[in-house]
Amino acid sequence: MIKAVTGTKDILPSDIPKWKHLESVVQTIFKNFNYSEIRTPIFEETVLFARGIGEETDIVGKEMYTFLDKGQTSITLKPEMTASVVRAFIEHSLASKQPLYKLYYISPMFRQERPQAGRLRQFHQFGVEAIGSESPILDAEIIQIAYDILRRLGLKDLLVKINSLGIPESRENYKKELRHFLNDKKNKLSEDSQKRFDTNILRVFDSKIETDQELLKGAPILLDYLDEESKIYFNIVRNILREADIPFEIDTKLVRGLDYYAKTTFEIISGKVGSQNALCGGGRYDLLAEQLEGKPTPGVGFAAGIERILLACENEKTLSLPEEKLDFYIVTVGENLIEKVYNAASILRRRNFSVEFDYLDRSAKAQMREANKLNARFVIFFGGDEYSNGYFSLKNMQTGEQKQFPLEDLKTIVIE
RNA sequence: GUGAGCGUAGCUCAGUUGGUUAGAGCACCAGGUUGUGGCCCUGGGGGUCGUGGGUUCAAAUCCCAUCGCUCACCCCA
Repeated sequence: MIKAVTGTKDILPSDIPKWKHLESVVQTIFKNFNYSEIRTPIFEETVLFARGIGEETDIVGKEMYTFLDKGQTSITLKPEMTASVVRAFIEHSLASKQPLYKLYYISPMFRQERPQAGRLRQFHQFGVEAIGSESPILDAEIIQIAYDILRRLGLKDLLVKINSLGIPESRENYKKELRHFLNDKKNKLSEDSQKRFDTNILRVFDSKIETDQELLKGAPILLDYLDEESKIYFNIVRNILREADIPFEIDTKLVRGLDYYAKTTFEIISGKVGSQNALCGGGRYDLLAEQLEGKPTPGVGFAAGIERILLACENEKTLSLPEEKLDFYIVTVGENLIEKVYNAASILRRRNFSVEFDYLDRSAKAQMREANKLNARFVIFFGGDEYSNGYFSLKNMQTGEQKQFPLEDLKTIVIE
């Protein structure tokens, strides 16, 4: 049997209602905050991600779906959206059309990792990118958007974590201090952490190994090394969040894995999913546009994992979706009236009613069972008797009441 | 890339120390009402027990390999 590729999932008809519900909540809130949708291609030239996300990151280093096309160009299925959006922003000179763009997207992403709970190779994200302003209000705003969406989906077991990485200069100072602090303990660190000591020392904090965390006790704290401007900036973000009633926790170890972040970073985690507990994450990336050879343009954004959010919703049992209803089910039996039934259905369908009937030549009882399963509000009986006498029977499935009407009434009938 | 666990009907699972035609519930189809649902009853279809090899008189059951899935590490949405 040919199966879906490892780490990919079919979204079956029975899954669709919850996806539609999530999408509708997401779109409502983006509209409330006046964000406009952007759609970019599913693949890009590999260099975009290599330069935008950073050569040293795991995503670029070992997780991308990369291949050569027939023109020998290296192509990569997008592993995230920020680089693509900024690329489109630069390519179409959007900055010259209006100074600030508030954009959102919903799109599949691809990363070649080992699948586990909450982690797929093709997964879906929604997210925003606000490009063109360095106001801390936007940092707070996007955190609120993410938080509000999750709350509106009914999630409660949430933790908002925020941090500030400062500007590159202050971060460099801090790294120097941290390196100094860890230097004589270096050979006691785990192998991974020793590697990080050299490549990206901040990420030593991410280690889950106890001995590493022991060694980190008493380490200098990033927030203490922020430059004055970044400190004030971070204070404003926190104040706005407090006024918006968004509970948060400062996590000085929250260093996101993508190279382009500066100043604010944040993450919202759920206690109801597996170990992949980040439902969304993001931050400010004021230097990214330059890295992609655009004019210096500040930006801030987040991405949220749809499959993880739906998993959290299922585990918190937050989704009570309205049942799909069908307006009419037409039951026929005996005489071969299928074409007449089809015509009757057409009349109603063109009047915008949802209508179904039996294509499988099943018994009247089976048809009624089907009507019931489909939550039909009304059943139309249309058999030999009715047809030869020019009428149909209409049964209200809720009350069980049944009446007869002339066939002509199909063109005018109104329900409820 | 590393580690652990699990593969029996479409789905969730049972299958005793290896023993003869492999079961249940749900779902599906039909009948119980010669044209009428939800409950109930009866019957039916559907499985080379993941695959390949081995041990044995005999393997779903024991051994090996392989593939797949799941979870965790890593990393992240």
